[in-house]
Amino acid sequence: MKLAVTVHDVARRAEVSVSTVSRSFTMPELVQASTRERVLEAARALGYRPNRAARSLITGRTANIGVVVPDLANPFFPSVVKGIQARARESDYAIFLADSEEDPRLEAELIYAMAKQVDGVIVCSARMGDADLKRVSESTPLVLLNRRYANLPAVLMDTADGSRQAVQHLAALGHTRCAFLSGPPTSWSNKERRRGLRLAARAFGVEVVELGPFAPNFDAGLQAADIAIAAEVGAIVAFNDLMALGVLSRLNQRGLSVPDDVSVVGFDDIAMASMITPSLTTVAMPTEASGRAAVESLVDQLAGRGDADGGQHQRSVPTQLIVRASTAPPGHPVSNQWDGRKPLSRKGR
Amino acid sequence: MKLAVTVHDVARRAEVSVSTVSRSFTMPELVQASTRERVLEAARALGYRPNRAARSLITGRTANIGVVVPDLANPFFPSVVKGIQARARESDYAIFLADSEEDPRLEAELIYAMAKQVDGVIVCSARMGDADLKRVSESTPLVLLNRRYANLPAVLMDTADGSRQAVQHLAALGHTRCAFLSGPPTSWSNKERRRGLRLAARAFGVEVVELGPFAPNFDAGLQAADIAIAAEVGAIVAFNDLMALGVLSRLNQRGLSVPDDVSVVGFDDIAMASMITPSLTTVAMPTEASGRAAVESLVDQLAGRGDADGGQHQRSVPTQLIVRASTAPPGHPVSNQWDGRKPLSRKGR
DNA sequence: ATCATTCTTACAAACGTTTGCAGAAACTGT
DNA sequence: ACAGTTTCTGCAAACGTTTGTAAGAATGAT
Repeated sequence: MKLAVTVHDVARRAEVSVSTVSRSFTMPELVQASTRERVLEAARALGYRPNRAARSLITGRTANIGVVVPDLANPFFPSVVKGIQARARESDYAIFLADSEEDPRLEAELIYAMAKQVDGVIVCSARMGDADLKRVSESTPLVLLNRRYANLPAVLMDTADGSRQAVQHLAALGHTRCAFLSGPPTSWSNKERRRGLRLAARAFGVEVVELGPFAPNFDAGLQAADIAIAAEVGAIVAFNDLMALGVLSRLNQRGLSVPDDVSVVGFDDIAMASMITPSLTTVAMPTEASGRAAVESLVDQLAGRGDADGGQHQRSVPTQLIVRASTAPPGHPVSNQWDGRKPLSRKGR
Repeated sequence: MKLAVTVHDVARRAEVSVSTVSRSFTMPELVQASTRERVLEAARALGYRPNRAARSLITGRTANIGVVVPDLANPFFPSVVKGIQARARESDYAIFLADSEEDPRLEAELIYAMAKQVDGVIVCSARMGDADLKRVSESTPLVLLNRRYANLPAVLMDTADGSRQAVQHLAALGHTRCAFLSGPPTSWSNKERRRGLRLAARAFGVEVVELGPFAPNFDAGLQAADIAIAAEVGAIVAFNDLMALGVLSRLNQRGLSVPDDVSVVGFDDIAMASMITPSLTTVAMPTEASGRAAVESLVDQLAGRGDADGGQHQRSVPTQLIVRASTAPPGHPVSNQWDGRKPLSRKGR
């Protein structure tokens, strides 16, 4: 089926040595234009594709990068992976993907298994402990995404600033008391979001009550909504959009109007956020951009450029609040100017 | 950083030859228990991991499988990939992932680029033409997912039967006239869904009007809803859930009640389908199962078992209608028994 | 004790590349 | 015409495995 056409076949047809064929591809400027032409022609005619296994055996480079994600079913990660894969292809890297199924042990195991066939691996929202992380990082070049450890290269979404934007937005609308529905306690993102929230709360004179922790999904949002309402807040900031969607659903079910009775803000800006009614105000995470940044960081590291820039291994990439229809000034009276901004709203009654 | 510990190092430490080390791993029964023990001990002490590039160079097998998807951002595909990756790992395969960005040319190119470092590739919803497909299939073992070509191995979701279930469901509710919002004309899934719909329409005495084609997304659903209403149908079957969500949104916006005024059915059963209000009746596609099936098909093919079973290369995997709150008997009068089935519905007025 | 048989292990040749080294050819300036 | 450069190409040795062949040791049958 797959008839292996090797460098030797090409060499024979072009009547040159194998080294010339090899060089025609990897160091074209070293071989005379006319012969190079002849070689390339022969290669094309034969359908030659270099065997990367053989190449990597001698060069030590594989031109592959590994990617580990906790759960592909979480819409956040495919988006990151998409960014990674696009940027990787630009630098002629292919990507190896592994799903750790949220299992910290499996996570480390997968990285070890990959190690030999990749030049480095990007670990998204690493769940494993610091000890494992340290060990793994000693055997393979790593880039962390949304996780910080020692001074391992990392790209970190500036989610704390996203919190600031959310609070500032709510404060500007006139809110003075809001709830934060906390996510998984071990999550770096959750810590950052909470930290940012506290800082901003003080700065803008908003009182924040922290509830939870909750699981970062729709059902937890249903549960959390009641608790938030009982806390008598005018606005709810959920750990992520899935939770926020749950909150929206439950509030609606209880006959409370969003944003008239209570404002809701999420994190992530998943596709659904703009499709739901009312559309969700949320902090957009730069998923694709971060994926790209992670690849760049890894490529730099592999090229030895990592240490050049004074140990500046951790890049922060900005987040942005997307204001939609789920936030408004507090209190029942609905000003007309707000009606105009939620044309899809069902709250006409 | 990555200190290469080779089979030679292990051999030296265990005081045996390299071949014995190799065989201790690949054909353990051929080496005496005592020496094997010594070898494994040495390997563990040194942290030896076989270099797969070197191995594949000689064996011709890579233990990798390639996966090509049109668009990772479409929630359908991560789910398939998850199934693939889980099943692949069970058979000690790692997966290579590539996103073709819906570009048929890039699709073929990616497969060629992968070819040398994988044993075979799974192409999901292939967008490329038959000619390219033929050419590619001659250079690499392929398994198609939701695409049929000649007698290439394929796993096909029985989406036509899903259509049948949807129509039968609507007929049982008393519907006699419904719309199908068609998806991309070149899509195999679209053809199948339409085919199944026509068949079932005749069998169950339901009149189906076909509208479209539309893009398979939310915005197209907004657009399509009005057209369907103008066609005076009592039920709408959308090409996929995203479109159905758009339909729901637009109907709501126009003051029409779902399911009281019109019933809506989607395809795919994306996570959102059960979170929205009213929750969406939809035909669940066996995404993970299909991913697994594709891997099995590929593994069989690679083991040479492919031809044994009489050319039965194309497996069909069943779909299932999930009845939720977006379908009900036609007409305005709402029977009480239906109120009970949509507790989350906002339609209390 | 001898021979045939089975076990166990080592040697060395592959696999398809890349690359250091050196030789050949073509220029250059005198 | 000659030595000194530069440009181009080929030879052969790696890279880390697997595996066919064969040699030595141990076993069993005669």
